[in-house]
Amino acid sequence: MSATFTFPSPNQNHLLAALPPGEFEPLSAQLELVAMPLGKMLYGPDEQLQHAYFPTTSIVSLHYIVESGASAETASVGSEGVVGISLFMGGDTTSSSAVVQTAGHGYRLERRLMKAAFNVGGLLQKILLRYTQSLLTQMAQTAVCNRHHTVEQQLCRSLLQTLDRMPSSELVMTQELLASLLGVRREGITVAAGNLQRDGLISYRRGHIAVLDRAGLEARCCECYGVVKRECARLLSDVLYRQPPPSTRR
Amino acid sequence: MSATFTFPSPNQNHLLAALPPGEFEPLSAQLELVAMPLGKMLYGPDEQLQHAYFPTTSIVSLHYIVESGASAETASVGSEGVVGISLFMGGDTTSSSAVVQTAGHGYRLERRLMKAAFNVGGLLQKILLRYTQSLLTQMAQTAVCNRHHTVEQQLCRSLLQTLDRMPSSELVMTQELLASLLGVRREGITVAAGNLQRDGLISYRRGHIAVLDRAGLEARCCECYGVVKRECARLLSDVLYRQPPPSTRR
DNA sequence: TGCAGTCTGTTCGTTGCCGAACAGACTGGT
DNA sequence: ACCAGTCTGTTCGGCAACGAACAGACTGCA
Repeated sequence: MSATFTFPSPNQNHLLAALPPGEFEPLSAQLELVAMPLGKMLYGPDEQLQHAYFPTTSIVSLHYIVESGASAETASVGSEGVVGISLFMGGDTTSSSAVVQTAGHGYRLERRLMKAAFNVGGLLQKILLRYTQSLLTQMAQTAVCNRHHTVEQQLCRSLLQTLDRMPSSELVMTQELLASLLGVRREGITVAAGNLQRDGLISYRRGHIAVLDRAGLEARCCECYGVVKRECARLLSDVLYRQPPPSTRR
Repeated sequence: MSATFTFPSPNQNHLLAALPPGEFEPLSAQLELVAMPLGKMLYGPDEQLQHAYFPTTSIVSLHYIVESGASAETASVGSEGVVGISLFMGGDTTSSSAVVQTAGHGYRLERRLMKAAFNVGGLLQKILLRYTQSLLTQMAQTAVCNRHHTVEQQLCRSLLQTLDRMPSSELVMTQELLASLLGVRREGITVAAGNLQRDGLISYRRGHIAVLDRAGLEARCCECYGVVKRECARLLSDVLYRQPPPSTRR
């Protein structure tokens, strides 16, 4: 590939990028760049979190595993957010797990440092609270979507949400993975994806999905995608006053 | 009825009851006792919240109404919590609605006063953040439950959660209401409730459900009930250091 | 006492998804 | 170039929940 590779910078995470220099500088020394390979579990159920993660190019899925072994995603986190809410909200553990759904990079902040940074107050605290609120919206909408919408609609939603966090329109995910994210059978995804491909909205081959007609996907999607997107934009618009400067290198 | 009626006191709300006197006193003058009749909408979607509500004897349902008209509960709030998270988390509105599901009383705090009280910091802030975290757990578990568990399991969960917040084992709720909470058809509830009655776990008549065998309900329930209950207890146990004193009158 | 309104019980066909099982197809490593 | 491992396509029966429609039963108000 000939695309110029920009080395990940903390500024690629929207929350970090929104901090004024006075708050960002002391934090930046504590942030640690880490690779986030597909499938890596950042934390499991009831497990003491060691770090908070600020994804830059990766996507993390928050999900819960039922006693029967089935699972379901409750929310996902990309460069617009942070994984490890419970470190500053309190409790230090969750009943859910966090697993990397799309490989990439991210910055992590050690547990105590995360807590300390939050307790300083300032804009960071405000941003983190806003983000938590947007996470609430996402989870609530997932609950509703699971109840009322079809697998095809949910597939569209999932694809669009992933697409929003990817630089290209090529997603690397197997149907197996998509099925486990949505908490449905793999065959269900095969059928739904087959329909979308037949209608020219996507095209895929073994673990790669190319979105051909984004508007078409949105049309076939349920309202949930739009609701979450608008709400997140609204919640964070007046705190994220700074766009991530594209040329800032570390 | 011969039961002595204890006038609601702010201490009947667990969050308020947990505050040390120094924090509670200034707040108590700002709290306003309000009746919360069945069906009252505390706020609707994208509507500016005017108050935060601390239920004492009432139960409030947070839910979302889909474009098709169907709805689904994402979480419910009783005396263990507060309605109006977004006042202190930021954003001031939500895409969901809050409706009184079980009539009773509660205390409300005006919008600005709520924000101010949160921003003071102190134990109140810590408690509210912990509670928000427990709400996240509840929503996540609802999402999972909607995906994987049967109507009967979810009915048991809903009954148990309501029961935990009621003084007696007699719930006042119609099948119609239960159906709209769970986001399923009324007939589905009729059948499921019929089964539970046949097996001697509950008995009901026109809007009244008496729980006869609590352990039996738990056995037929999905894991979600227990997960949420344990997690909420854990999250709030070390901040709610004071039990609500039973004899405190206003 | 009657009646309207609401709540509950039951039916029937339909549908979306599950569970299991298997065949073909692609990919990467040796 | 092969082969093991993984991913995808397709089949089948089965079931839980849906949607619509209606009959009976209870309650509270007039």
